[in-house]
Amino acid sequence: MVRKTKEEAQATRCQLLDAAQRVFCERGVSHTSLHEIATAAGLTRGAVYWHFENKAALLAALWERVSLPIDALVEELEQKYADDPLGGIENKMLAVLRLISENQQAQEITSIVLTKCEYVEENDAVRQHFVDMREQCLDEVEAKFNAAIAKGQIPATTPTRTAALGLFSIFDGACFHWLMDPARYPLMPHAELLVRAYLKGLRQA
Amino acid sequence: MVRKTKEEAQATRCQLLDAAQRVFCERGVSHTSLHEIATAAGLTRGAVYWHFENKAALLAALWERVSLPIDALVEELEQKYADDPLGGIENKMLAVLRLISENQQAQEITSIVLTKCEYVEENDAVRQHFVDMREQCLDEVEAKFNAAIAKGQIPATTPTRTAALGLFSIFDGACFHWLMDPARYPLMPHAELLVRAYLKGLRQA
DNA sequence: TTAAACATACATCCTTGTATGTATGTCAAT
DNA sequence: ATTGACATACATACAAGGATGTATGTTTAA
Repeated sequence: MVRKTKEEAQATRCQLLDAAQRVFCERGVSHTSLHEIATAAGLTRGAVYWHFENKAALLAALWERVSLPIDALVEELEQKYADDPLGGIENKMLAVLRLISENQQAQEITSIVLTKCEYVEENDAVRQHFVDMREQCLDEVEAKFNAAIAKGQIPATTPTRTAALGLFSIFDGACFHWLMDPARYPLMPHAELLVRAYLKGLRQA
Repeated sequence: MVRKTKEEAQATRCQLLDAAQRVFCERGVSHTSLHEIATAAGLTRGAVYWHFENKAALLAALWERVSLPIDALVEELEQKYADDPLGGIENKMLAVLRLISENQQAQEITSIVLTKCEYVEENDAVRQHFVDMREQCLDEVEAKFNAAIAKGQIPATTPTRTAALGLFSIFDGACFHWLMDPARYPLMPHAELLVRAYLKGLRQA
């Protein structure tokens, strides 16, 4: 059983990613060997090394895989709230948070990135990806805040860059704090209060 | 050079903790061997195993070491703001954040706990300590919020438990997001806006 | 036939835990 | 005040188990 067709090869690559995601989430990134991932996928380390350079590359691939659905989700919401920048920000944030709280795939990735991964030199690619993605979103959110100023939704003196940074801090914090003990409380009602209170506070800054 | 006096033994224990903190912060918890820690402290693994059961216990000891100064800082601020619960909450939060942004010791520990440690079974003691500590603080902050309701600072309908949880999420998020790329922006002005906007938002909930 | 898509085998390097060695502080007994 | 005995505070040595990367098979699609 070797030399599959290209589609089959892509399927095994996907299997490897799925297995890696499960095992990373259970045992942590640096505690899981490539052997564990391979056997969890019903394969051997040869398959892993064929599709990925090493563990760090595998982790990076995992991260990229989840970016697309989230971008799509955000893009979909972009259409509504065209004339309500602040409402758009709020609903996009809550939509992504809701996705994380409901979709296991999204939840596992978030869990890995926030609580099962050490950001050291070896994983710098993932850290960079994290920072860059945030940076890109940051520009969009900042533009939204500027639009909100233009619409009179928030004071003109609002430091929009800092306000946008704060929103992402809230996002990461809500997820991190929840993931440290998910059984203790549900994410969503808590995150909703958080985001709404923050945005409401910005209106009177 | 063996069999030091008790004070000297405590000093070497402290050296080991210092070294562990440095190396954990640089290379991540699970990527650092006990050998690295020992040599960084100018000792051998024998010393490490004498003072600590294993790496996880060493990490837990690191965490406990930082709890005391923070408790003291918070306790000191408790005296002021006796009749201004909301102001007390705000200033305590900002004081701890300021400590983290200025004090290297505090910053390193925070960095380790938030971005250089994988929360898997092996490190469950640290995770538990994190959750318990938050839980304890949570009770205090919740009581403050209740006091704030009594003083009319926030609406009586405010879900104080959730509001307190949100504050800790903000705290963790501000630190985490900053530590993912500390060079990009300074923690404090950003965190100040965050905390103040959130609390201001709570006043009109 | 060639090269893709893996599996298998091999060598190397670490790391951990423990076991043992060893020198010295501590303390009771004289 | 000495002197032993014992425990302390480490250093050193040892055994075992992985984990990684690479090299080499092996089968089959193209």
